[in-house]
Amino acid sequence: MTLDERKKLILESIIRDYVETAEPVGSRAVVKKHGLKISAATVRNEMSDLEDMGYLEQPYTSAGRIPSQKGFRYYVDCMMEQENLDDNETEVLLHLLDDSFHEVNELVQKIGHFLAQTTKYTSFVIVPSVRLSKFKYLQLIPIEPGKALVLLVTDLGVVMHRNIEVPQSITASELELIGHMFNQVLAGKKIIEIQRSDLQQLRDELKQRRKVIDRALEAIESLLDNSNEERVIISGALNIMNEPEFKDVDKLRRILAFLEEETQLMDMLPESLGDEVDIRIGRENQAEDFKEMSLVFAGYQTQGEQGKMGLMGPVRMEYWKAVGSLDSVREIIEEIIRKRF
Amino acid sequence: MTLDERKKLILESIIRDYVETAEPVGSRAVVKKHGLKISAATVRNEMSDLEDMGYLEQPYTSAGRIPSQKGFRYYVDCMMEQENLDDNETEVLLHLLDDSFHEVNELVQKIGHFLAQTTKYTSFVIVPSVRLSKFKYLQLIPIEPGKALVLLVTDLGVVMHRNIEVPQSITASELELIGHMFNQVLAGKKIIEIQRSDLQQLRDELKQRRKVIDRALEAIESLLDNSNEERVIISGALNIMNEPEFKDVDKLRRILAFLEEETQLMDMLPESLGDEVDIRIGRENQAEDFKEMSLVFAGYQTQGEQGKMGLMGPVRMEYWKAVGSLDSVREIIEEIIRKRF
DNA sequence: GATTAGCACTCAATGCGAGAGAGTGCTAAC
DNA sequence: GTTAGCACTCTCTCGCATTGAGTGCTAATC
Repeated sequence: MTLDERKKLILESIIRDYVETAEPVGSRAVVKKHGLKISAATVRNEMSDLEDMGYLEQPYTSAGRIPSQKGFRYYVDCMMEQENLDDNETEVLLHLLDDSFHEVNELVQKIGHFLAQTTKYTSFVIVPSVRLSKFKYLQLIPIEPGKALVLLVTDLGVVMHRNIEVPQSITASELELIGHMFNQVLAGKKIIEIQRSDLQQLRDELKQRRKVIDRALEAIESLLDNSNEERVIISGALNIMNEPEFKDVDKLRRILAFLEEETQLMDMLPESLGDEVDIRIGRENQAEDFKEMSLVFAGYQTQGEQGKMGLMGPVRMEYWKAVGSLDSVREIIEEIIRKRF
Repeated sequence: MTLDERKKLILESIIRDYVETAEPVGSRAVVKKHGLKISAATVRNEMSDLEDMGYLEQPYTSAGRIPSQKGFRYYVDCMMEQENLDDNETEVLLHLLDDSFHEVNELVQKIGHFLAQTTKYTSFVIVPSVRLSKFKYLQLIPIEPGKALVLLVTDLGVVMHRNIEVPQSITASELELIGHMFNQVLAGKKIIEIQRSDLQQLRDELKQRRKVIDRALEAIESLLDNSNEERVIISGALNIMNEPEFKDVDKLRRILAFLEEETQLMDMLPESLGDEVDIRIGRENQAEDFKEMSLVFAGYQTQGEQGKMGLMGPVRMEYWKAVGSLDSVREIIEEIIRKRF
């Protein structure tokens, strides 16, 4: 269904106004705001049409109109032009990332912070799991008599470690040898591919140092389990409190509680994302507590796997800004990841 | 100033009631609740006295009384008996900590979570900086041509690491040797004592591998800088939303924003804590945004330094429970840290 | 046929006043 | 010193009238 130009203009005008003020928009306001050459009465007729079509709704008889979720959907699909980061904002982001960061996690933290700050919405960034990273390096390091450190490094430079207990009697060179054998078996495998069978093979090969091996294997298994988890970093959750639609403490609590459960957020996102920035408006979200929120999200590519990031706000959201920001940020961080890792 | 028994009884009765209901307490309610043998009129006279003394206040003429902050202070100082964790709760905590945890950070996370959950307040736990830990072990690990990992372990088992770039030509045994020399210079020193002069000494001793050394030293310096930071872990911030005094979104925002700035919280606490659980009621807190909140906090000893933990809630707080919980938890975790690290 | 001016109508929001209810403070009796 | 009784105070709630923004309809106009 396509709208004629005047209806589009009116719809856009109402959306812009409503997004800004959170108040129903009246016919006179539409005329004034855009300096239209038509009268309020004409606008009223058009608004009535738009309401019949489902793009607008009235909170109550004889109030102004507000865009329906369908109206927002039409707008973002057919009319919206995204608004990328301006030079100033880009500058800020680049400067932020210029400061030394030593891990992907730090990078992601900063990105999330930036997104939340520039858009005034709540941001999330998901660090991809290391499942698809490759095993690169393992070492058993004697720390003190009876204690050693299992150190595991992936090809993306992610370092994982865990303390284990070992017999007092074991020597540094023995530990080194054991580490060496681990390396041989596991070298170059994708983390996700490291099977229990590989670990069993090691168990068999190194019978004489059973205890150390067992402890080390336990440590590795536990590290691998952990590594399956994607990490979610949420920033600017309190921005939600600025939105008048959440001045009700109860609604607010539901949303914030929802955000605390990071898995719930992840469950709402598709497994894998394309190149487009994606939008979920209000009831399009599955989660009950999120039916009054909108979600704008995009993927970003690391070498191995896809990370995800996005912005959350009320349905009455500046989609143009959210989409543009994500698009710009994606480009910038993909560039950085390509260079640095 | 000491109160006679009957006044104490009435004050306590009002505090208990008010803490539970958040409503002003009337004279009849006091009589009923405690099945007192005196009439409401008598209680009224006593309440009037208590108000004159500053322990009670009236929201408006002819409403019931609520305890003043001074009233709470008197109560916690002179009358309160702390209420430690019961067997059930202790069980839960021990069970929670029985599950494997691999780092002090994980331990602390769980403690914070537990405190928030059992008390329904907001908890914080501060992990002491590793400044007073001793340097235990350092190794340079070749990861791939041109890249190495600087690994630093303290006596508390805290592992820090950082990637550095090294010349392509360097061999594993050279790296090992360099690491060895680092160890000799730094061995057993407290992190805080490692001076630039030590690092300079290393720089001099290892002239021929200038580049590697410089990189490694930079990495170490940056790790040490980081390690000066105390980490604050806050749990159950949303519990604040359940308190009727914060049903106003604006107040709520101020509090939550305050909590987001972790340093602000740390600034409110004394440098070092004694054995007692400490209480700050309402206006006793310096921070402007915290004048309607109370803070209950205690220190816990690790080998090296003192950690801190506490609970935050409205002035109308179950201090007996908060103090008791912290006291119990402190005992338990000090025991665990003694055993495990 | 589309547009517009005019006007009656609707409904949330605001303000006001009466009534209810909880609780006090005072007085006088015990 | 304690208590019963009672007038008084103040909040809270409800209903009702008022206000004002904004609509929908009708009839006139372009």
